Amino acid sequence: MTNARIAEVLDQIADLLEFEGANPFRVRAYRNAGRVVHDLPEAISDILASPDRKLTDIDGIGADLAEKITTLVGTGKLPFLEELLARTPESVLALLRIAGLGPKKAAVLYKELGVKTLADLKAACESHRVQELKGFGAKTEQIILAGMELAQTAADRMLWADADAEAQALLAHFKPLKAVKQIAMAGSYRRGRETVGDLDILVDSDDMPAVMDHFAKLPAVKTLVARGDTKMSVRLDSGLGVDLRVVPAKSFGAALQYFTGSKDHNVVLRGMAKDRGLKINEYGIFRGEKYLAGKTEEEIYAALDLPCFAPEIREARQEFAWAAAGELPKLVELADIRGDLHMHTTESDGNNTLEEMAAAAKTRGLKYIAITDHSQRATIANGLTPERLKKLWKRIDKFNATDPGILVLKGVECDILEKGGLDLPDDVLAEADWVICSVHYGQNQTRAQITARILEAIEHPHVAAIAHPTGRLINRRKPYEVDLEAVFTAAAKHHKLLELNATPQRLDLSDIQCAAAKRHGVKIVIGTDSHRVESLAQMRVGIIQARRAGLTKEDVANTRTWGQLQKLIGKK
DNA sequence: GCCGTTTTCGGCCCGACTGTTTTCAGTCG
Repeated sequence: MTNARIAEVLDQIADLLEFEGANPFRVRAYRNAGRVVHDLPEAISDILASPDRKLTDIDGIGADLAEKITTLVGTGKLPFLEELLARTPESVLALLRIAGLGPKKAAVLYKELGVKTLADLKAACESHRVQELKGFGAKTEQIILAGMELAQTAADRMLWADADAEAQALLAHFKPLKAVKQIAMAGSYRRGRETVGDLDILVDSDDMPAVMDHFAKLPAVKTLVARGDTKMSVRLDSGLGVDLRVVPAKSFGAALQYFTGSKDHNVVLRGMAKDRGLKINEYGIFRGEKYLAGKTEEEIYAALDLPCFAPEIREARQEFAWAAAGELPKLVELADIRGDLHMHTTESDGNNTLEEMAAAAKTRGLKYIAITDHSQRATIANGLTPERLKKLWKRIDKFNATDPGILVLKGVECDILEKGGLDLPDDVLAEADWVICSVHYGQNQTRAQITARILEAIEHPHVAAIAHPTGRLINRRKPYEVDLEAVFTAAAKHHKLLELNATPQRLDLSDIQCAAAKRHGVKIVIGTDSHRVESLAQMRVGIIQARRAGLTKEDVANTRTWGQLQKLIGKK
């Protein structure tokens, strides 16, 4: 059983307990354990199989949860969960997903009106039976109906790149306003999560009404959800929710820290403050009533003798342990990247020529790029035969001879065939500077079959990196099944790289998987899989992912010069 | 349900906003 599945069960128990009105701290314990298991760098089943390891050594897992997890993994079932489900039908959990409806109100609806499903709920609201209930009113009924409609129309969380476009537009809207002294985006957008639920804007201003009025004038605002003295919430046409908070200068850093989160990171931080007799809230850090600091995030962290963590790692995973040990990694930055090693041109399915791609890369300050058009098997992408490929490589040689100020590498994205083996003969691959290979066909084979194909490619002497090692698309269909631990082990042994391709919809490796690669000693190469010049900007998305995984410049291969990179892949 | 170098019991982050209320509970982040 995978960690993800175990985490799912723990989360479901938390939902059910919450619905039953259980002790909120007990609910939190289950939720916290679910998160810890999900983020754990190694498989729970491996720990259970090891005689000298204990689940209770994991932070957040005590005797009770260790026993439940052992039962779950051992038998595939959990009696406790079955008991809960016997009391509360699973369908009522859908009620908790409606904005404005929490566990208390949902439980009343279930008990008093027998509401078990979303359809029941809609009927109850429309027949006005809901407003009869104690603690409910006509307005509540409206809010529930609106929340149901929103749940239907609003898509899942927005992809980071799409949220980024909205965020930049919002910042531009506020730019001309004189009342704004400082402005920043916070929340999961700032932490660089793959998907963003809503946007949080923070403004430093003495004129709160002016800022709020200006916000309301934004054309993209569809509905005003709430407006108070310091906080305003709206929903945009795109379905994205935006929260605006206005704070004075002395609280700006405290508020930025607070609203950047994550929630779990803040819980740890506040606990540490409490141990020292301090209190942190969004207005600052206090001893009793006395304000100590809050103008900048650095001040807040410094008051607890902590470094100002990069937003990307504020997830209550490793960051506090790193800080305590003085081993906070210096995270990789966009400026560290010297080359983009995954790129397509008009020769296969790209939209720009190699000359255009090279010019765009040079403008971005890159020192080298690899043109990695598809190989012949990828017929749908106009993949190249050995003959066409050799012709393209000759063109690249000629281009480099013109001294263009950037080195273009002769590369290829070679398909890993369904039956195993590579799509191009060895003598052709031997002529390439840079060979990446990937699975495009036979993605619904078994986990063992796909893993075997990838492992064979890793062992191939001319292969430098595996692209799309998991087939992972964000918010879309499932990735293909692959034994990633086996892939990491083989890649480390043969000094091969794994590619983290970054597009708005694709991040081949999650941050957790990147961190696991690092533990295995596997280097990551970040690529953009660019099919047009504009796509080169996607490198920023890949960098954020690498940072969330705690990767440094040394963990990322294309921060090196081409000469250093050749040594790394054994070409020199 | 977890946790502990003042604790094995009694804590567990903290505040804003709304609706239904007459002082607060529920929800959200």
